[in-house]
This record gives sequence, C-alpha cells and structure tokens, in this order.
Amino acid sequence: MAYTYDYPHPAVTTDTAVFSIIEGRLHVALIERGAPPFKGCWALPGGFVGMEEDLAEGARRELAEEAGVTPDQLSGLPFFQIGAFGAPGRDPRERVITVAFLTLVPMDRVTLVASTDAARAEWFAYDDLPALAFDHADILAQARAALSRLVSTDLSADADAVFSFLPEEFTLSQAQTVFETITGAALEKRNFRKWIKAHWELEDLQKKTSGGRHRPAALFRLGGARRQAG
Amino acid sequence: MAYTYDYPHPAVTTDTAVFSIIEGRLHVALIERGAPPFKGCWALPGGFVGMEEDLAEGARRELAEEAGVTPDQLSGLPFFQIGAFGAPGRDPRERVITVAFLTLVPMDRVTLVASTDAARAEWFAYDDLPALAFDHADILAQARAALSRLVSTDLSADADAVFSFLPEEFTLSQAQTVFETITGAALEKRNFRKWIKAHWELEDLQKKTSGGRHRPAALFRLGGARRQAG
DNA sequence: CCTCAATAGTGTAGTTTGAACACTATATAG
DNA sequence: CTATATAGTGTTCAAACTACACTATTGAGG
Repeated sequence: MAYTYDYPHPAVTTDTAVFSIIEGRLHVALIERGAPPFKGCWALPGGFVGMEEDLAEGARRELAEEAGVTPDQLSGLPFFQIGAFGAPGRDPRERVITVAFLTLVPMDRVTLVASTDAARAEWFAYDDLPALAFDHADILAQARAALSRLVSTDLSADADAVFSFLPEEFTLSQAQTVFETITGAALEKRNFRKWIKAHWELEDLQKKTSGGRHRPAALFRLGGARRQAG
Repeated sequence: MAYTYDYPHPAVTTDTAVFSIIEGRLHVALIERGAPPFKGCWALPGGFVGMEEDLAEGARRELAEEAGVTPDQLSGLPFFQIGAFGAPGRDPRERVITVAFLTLVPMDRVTLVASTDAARAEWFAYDDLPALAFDHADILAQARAALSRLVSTDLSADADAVFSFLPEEFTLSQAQTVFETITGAALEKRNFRKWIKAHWELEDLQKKTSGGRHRPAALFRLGGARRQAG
C-alpha cells in the first residue's frame, strides 16, 4: 500500500523520556533497538505517530509497545511535551521530526518489558548512560532540564508532578530524596521539612513505616491542593 | 510531481507568535489568510517546513514570506520553540502537525508587509484579538504563557530575551513598561529600579532623552552578562 | 518670565523568606 | 543491653521583597 502526496512530507515520531528514582538515583527507561538504523544501540522508546491519534496518545502507545509500560501504569501520571526535534539528517532513513515527551513514574511501581522492535528494555542511571541512537542524547538532556525546571526556586505550576516519583504513601525522607535527586543538591533536613509543609498540603496518615532497623517514619499523602508558589 | 511513501505521513508546518510592545500594550503580528482554509481569517504567520531546512529556519523563512519580517530584522533576537501541536483534525485538509515558535521584536523597529498567501499583515493588541484560524488561539495562549514564564519570580535562564522588546538604548521607564506589560502587574518605581539593577548589568550611557515636555531620562544599554538568578 | 503639566529620580523601615546549625528519639539486630 | 541506623524537632542570622512620598527637570503656553 502506498501513500502519495503533492508535496514531500516528513515522517513524524514521538519519543518519551521515562524517569524514575531507583535507590536514590535518577533513572531513565531505554530500549535496545532490535532493527536498523542504530540496531543494538540504546534509545528512548518511541515510534511513528498514527494518522488518527494525538501526539501524546501515540507516545503512550509506543511506551506500551516497546517498553511494556502500559497505559494503566501511566494513568494519573504527568505527561509533558518537551518539544519537537527536527534537524535534517537526524534520522538516516528519511526526514523524521520527533516530538519528545517526559514522564515521571513512581520509584516502586514500573517494570519494563521489551517487545515490538525492542530487543531489551532497561532502567539506566541517568549519570551512567550508554551511547544513544539518533539525537536522543540531546533530547534526553532537554528532558532532564525540564525535570529540573519543575522544582526550580520558584515552583512551576506543574511542580506537583514530582510527587509522581513517590509511592502514594511516603515518608518525608523519601520526599527529600526525590527533591535532592532532581536538583542534584543536598538539602538540610529541618529546612526541607519546613519548606515542603509550607508549599504543599501533606496529609498525615497517622501511620508509621515498620521493618527498618531504626526508628519508624510517619507516612504522608499529597493532600488536595498545592498551597501556592513563592 | 508526486511523492510516495509506504506509510501515511502527516504534513508539518511551523507557526510563529511574533510579540512586540506598542504604546505600552502587548501586540502580536497576524496575517489575514488569502487562501482556504480559513480564507479571510487571521492567523499566525507560518507554513510548511522544507525537507532540507531546520524547523526554526523554516519558521523564519515563513515570517519573511508572509509578514515581511526579514531574517535581518530577526537577527540577534530570541527565537524559542513553544512546542508541537498535532491534534487530529486541527487542519481540515489533512493531518498537519505544527511546531510553534515565539519571538520578541523591539517596540520601535519592525513593520509588517503582507505577501505570499497573506492578504494583509498587521499588529493586534493581545487583549483585543480577532477570531483566529485553526487552533491558533490555543497556540497563541501557550506562547503568551511562555512569555510570562520568562520573567516569573525566579528568572529563567532566558530572561534576557525580554530586553528584545526594548530599543538598544532605553530608559528605565521603558524597561518598566516592558516588565509591567509582560507580567500584567503594576510595579513600584523605586523597587523596580533597585530590582533591575540587582539582576542585570545596565550600562549607563551618560546620555539623556530629549524632546519630551518633561524632565529628560537617562539612557541605558544591557551590559555584558546577566548578574544572576534569585 | 512665570506657571503648569508631565515624567524622572531617590531612600528607609518592616516583613518575609531562605540558610545555617546539633541534639534527642525509637526501632531492629545481634 | 548495646550498637546502629534513621526519624524528628527550633532558633538565629542574612537576604530579598514590599510599602511608601517627595523633589527635580524639561517644554509649552500664557
């Protein structure tokens, strides 16, 4: 089957940077390409946009197809567009313009499963990445920057999104790890606790962790509304 | 001449929101469409991306072609990508994905000239816009939000860009107008002067305006490096 | 030349926000 | 019972932001 146009059309793909925090380090989901170009190389999960689907929809579909991250696992999680990348020559096959997305998944919930087109799917520590296919190193760097921007000194309207790294019920220490990992800076415990309680409404679940060889920690849940920026 | 592909390909366009500040009000450059669809409707200047040109390059070419804003006039001015817009059905002809850009031009320098495909090209006050073609109202709203974000309480790395609204030599009152127009909030004069001098290095040109029926104002130029965020 | 109108220019005090800093508490393992 | 590992808690100082009112200089017009 062939598709014919009066003018040349570029191909359009999506690619998604799926971030998580594993053992206190920022990780990204990558797939090993099972087909040329860049066969055997690691890449962001993504693929061609369907003609009837929205860009974000296509990105989610590809996540399921290539990395086994189902729409179910993504439901309720933030999904941001990073931007379009369209330098001529970024794909050796033909002109391909890709629209990149960013998502944040909880530290404890998502397992990757390779499938269509992907030989493997794995989590990589962000500061220990393999060589990436296409211009994905570029895209990933911009995704990382967008992640940082979410929690830069004045909080963006989307700052709540970073709580997606946490399980539904979390301790303040876990929350601190998330903010430290994203900003890359160590935070002072007492200041952090004051600050997070000033900016978010945290519901004290009146429960404690258990099992650790140490004092149990109080569990919280992100409450109704973010308090305010500033 | 026809172009044939194994898979259907969407068309890709660019659209640019060109902002300026005219008589203390934020304005946008729009063109009146001279051809269907949406003939006679106002729209952001833009058009199809060439197969060998980068996205931003294509956007600038279209600005020249449709609105008479030459690469020359744009040189040195910021040019930011807002994002890709690709809802199926946003263009009645075929699937069209557009990549939107944002630029800021000086209050005193750019005249619009309609040409290719555009019946007219004009500046419109942002808060007095006509109905727009396609999803351009949407795109424009996101461009406006990006403009605000440039100068939100903690300054983005790109905050210098707002000086592009000013002539090379400007008074502090003009600068205040720019920041007030972007944020939509009235600023207190003494505080603003302290603040801008704390965040930017302004070179005092040791010159004064003249001709006004009032005290002359000192002229400044944006100095070398931005001081720092915070 | 005097007055008016219009914009330029300047400093201080109060409040809020962010940064630095050290010790006590409680669970488990051995 | 002891050792170890993490949880939890307040105060003080510095910096940044807010509010606030008067004098200065020019051109126009009478």
